[in-house]
Amino acid sequence: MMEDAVGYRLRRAQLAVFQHFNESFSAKGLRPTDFAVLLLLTRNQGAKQSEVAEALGIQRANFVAIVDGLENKGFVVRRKSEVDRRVQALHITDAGLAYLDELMPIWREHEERLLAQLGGEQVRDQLIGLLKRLYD
Amino acid sequence: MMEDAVGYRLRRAQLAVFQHFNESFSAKGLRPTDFAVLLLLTRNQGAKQSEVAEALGIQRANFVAIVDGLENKGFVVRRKSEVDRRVQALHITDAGLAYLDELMPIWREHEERLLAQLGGEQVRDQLIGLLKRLYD
DNA sequence: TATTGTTATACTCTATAACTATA
DNA sequence: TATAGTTATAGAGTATAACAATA
Repeated sequence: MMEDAVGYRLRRAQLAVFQHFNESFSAKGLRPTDFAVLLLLTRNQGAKQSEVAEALGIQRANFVAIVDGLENKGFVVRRKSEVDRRVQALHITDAGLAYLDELMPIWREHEERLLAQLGGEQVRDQLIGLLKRLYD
Repeated sequence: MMEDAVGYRLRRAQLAVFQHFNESFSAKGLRPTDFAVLLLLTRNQGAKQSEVAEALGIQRANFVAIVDGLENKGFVVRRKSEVDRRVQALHITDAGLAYLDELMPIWREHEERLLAQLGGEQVRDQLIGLLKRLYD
């Protein structure tokens, strides 16, 4: 009965994966969300703060402290948009990029481990395809 | 880059599934964990409290309040084992079983929805197989 | 009026240490 | 000494309401 529960399996798998992620990165003082923000900004320099929050499924009110933390560390800067003075455009700094470079090997190792557990890229892509059906 | 992130996809999918679960059951005042405990006890009457906790990936310290809640509602009873007076054996009550009966249609509907999203039982079993590789 | 970012706050989940009663 | 259950507590993560500045 419970063996069929998709939600239950999802929870257990997600817990295991995040636990490993945290262990890998904890020495660097990084959280999954921080990493996701930095990575996202490399591809979307100047993105709106609320856009980034929504892309990551985080409410804007809770995202403020996350950006504060990254800004205090010097990895991100807020710049008021000149078009719309309400919005904060987020930019990753050189220090942020350097930090990300330092982190990428750990990130890749993490993903390689998952790849090995799953049994290859094809299987991983298959899994991702299935997961997307659950929330797209 | 982030598109390949298994952990990220897992998180989003798990969030979406749990959100729907909560919406379905919230009117009944039930949480995913409570439901899992009741369901598990139907197959394992008299299981040790710490065994149930571990089976669900919950630390025994945090499991106490969960059992308290179910016991206060009359769905579960704790009985001290006569073999080892340290352990609490958990039993689902008749009221618990009746409550579970009431809940099963909602549960089935929830799983049917996931099944439809995924595209059938074969696909679901495939997904569960892949998820198990990540934490077994 | 509506939206962006912000603050404050509360609630849940999770993690850790220490206690008790039993073994 | 070790284990099961418990208590207390602290830290994340998440959710909601209200406010200021701006549109």
